[in-house]
Amino acid sequence: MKKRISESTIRRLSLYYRALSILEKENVVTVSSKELAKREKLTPAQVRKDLSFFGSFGTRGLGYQVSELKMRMSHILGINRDWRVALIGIGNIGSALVSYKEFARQGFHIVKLFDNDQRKIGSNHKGIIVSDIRNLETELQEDNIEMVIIAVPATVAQYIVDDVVAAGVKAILNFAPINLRVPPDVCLRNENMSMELEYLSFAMVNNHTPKKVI
Amino acid sequence: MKKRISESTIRRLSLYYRALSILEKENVVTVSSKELAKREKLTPAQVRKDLSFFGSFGTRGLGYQVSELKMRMSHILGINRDWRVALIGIGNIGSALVSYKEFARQGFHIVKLFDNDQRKIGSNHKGIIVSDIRNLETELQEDNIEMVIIAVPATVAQYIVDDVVAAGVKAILNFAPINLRVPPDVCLRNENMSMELEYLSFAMVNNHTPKKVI
DNA sequence: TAATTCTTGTGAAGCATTTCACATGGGCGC
DNA sequence: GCGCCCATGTGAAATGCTTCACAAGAATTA
Repeated sequence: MKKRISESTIRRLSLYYRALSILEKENVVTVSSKELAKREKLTPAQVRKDLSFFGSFGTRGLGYQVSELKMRMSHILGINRDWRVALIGIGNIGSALVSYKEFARQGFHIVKLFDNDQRKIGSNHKGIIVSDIRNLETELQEDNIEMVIIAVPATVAQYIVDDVVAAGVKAILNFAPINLRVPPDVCLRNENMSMELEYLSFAMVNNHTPKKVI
Repeated sequence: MKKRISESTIRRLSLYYRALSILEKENVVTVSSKELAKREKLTPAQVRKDLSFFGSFGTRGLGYQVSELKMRMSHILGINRDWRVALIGIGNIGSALVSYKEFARQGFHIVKLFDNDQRKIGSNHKGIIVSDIRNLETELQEDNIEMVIIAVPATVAQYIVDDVVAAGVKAILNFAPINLRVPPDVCLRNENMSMELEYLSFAMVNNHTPKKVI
């Protein structure tokens, strides 16, 4: 029974959750797969198939209850709770992410900051004191950090990630443009912003329009 | 003959380019598909297949010339030249992107900034004066902007993007967490950072490890 | 209550992408 | 110069994902 859920499906769950949040704000009570699909540039069949991996949440002839489906999605995605996140590297990107309200809104709370720069250590960012990277492993464990965002230069990212893994963290979001090695039980995601610009560049030069835009 | 290139292939081209840049710095002259694959957690067959869509760049029994293949990749990706980019929205994310050196390093030059906040208009960010968003359409055209990065709140993103499209821009990178409507000839990519955290969250809750980590 | 309408949930079909496996051919050592 | 070795390039097979199409079931109307 335990079917492997594809990466695409998981990413679309985020889209459904987002669309449902908007529908809820608009006081819409019920939504069909057709409307949900339209809101995120997908097909109705795709929506229904995705949801069917996790159960039957709709009512035939009627559609889905917005608030109920949103709740279900949040459970499936694991965002019906708060996550304790540490951010490593308080440079351009790091500073922006500390202030990025969207994360906290989804339950991802950055509660710990690290840097190696003496001028930054001890300083206050949005109420959080920057810790010394040398204490990374112990402080991650003491503060029960469950996720880490890496926003350090590519040259040092592997050393940092090794420490993070040693501390027992199993979920890492990496902004450094480099391929990091982690053990198979650690989930690593990469946010490669240049890659998206390169995609645009490719599209312009080759007259290419992407099929899906997730 | 003109086969449709898949999104995944294009994204992997970015990875190849990145790996080749590193190999070049390491003064490596020749690389096999096996080594290239290892460096980006792919399979040798995948590497060869991807490259084969664009031509035969290797030598049997030997592999690929690093510098030559890098040059070929840059041509295919369209990053063998400079791109004029405008950034709209000088908030947290926007400010970080202005200073993000990786973009310029790949030839993506942010040469224009826009905001609607009177306190920001006229101010100087990394040598660029922030323009009034009300002049968006004319200034995009006057300055021959080819790509736009949108870093404004989700609530206003659609209005902004409509103006950007009206100005004739065909490539847009969107950081606002909302699904934007654009005409079919405009290439839109979304950078949804919460989505990646939600993926991690899903993985943690469901004991799921992604197959590929692009 | 029966008929009608509407939308879900889902096997099966249709596509797309990835992996396999091997012929091909260039380099290098002898 | 010959033969061996090695890695490419590529059809074909295997796998995975998306779309189709329709039975089933719930609400609504007459």
